[in-house]
Amino acid sequence: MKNKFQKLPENFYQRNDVTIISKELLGKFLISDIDGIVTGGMITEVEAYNGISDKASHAFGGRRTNRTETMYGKGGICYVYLCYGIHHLFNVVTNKINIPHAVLIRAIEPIIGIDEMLKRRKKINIQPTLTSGPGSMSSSLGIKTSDSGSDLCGNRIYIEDRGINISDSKIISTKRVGVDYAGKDALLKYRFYIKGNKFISKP
DNA sequence: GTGCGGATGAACT
DNA sequence: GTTCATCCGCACT
Repeated sequence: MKNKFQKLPENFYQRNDVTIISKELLGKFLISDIDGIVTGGMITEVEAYNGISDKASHAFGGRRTNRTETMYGKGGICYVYLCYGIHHLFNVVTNKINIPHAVLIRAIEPIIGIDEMLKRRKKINIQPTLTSGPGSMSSSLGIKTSDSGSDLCGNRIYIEDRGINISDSKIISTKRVGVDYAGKDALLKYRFYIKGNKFISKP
């Protein structure tokens, strides 16, 4: 049967304000279809990375390397980065080409293909740790660095609007995690999560 | 060629 | 609450 839910259109990602896009991504569904295995869930926690002026961003100061090149691509693709040699961190690239904005997806609430996600994480029961935290989340969905640059309007990794709307009063905004090195930019409230949801990396 | 730091997670006490 | 595994990519020589 045809999927009745709508993928977010390219122009959703290509707007200028990465913090607005971040907030609107809360409550949307991130879904991966890896070799026919479909897994996914509702986005519960994100962080905004505001391009070349953001010290916490890999693209700070306009730095371009092989790795960060993906962030300079068009809004609507994804940027997957390997951190600490172990963890795959999944980002949504936003804004126009050559403007390296990105939204780090930090946590989702597992909904689709839970058995498969448990298998990938070698777990028996659903716990918040299954998909809370950027490394765990990517691992559950089977996302790897080789998926970097995938088009989110495509059929492998995509984001759907399933009609859930998170009102402003349900959104907590706070400092980002793990970016203390970024000086005053570390104080920016660019982390957003859904109030009261269990699937959050840090309350 | 080489050294070092990192957008973390899990397993401990 | 704390500690530590683990390895790629960047910056520099």
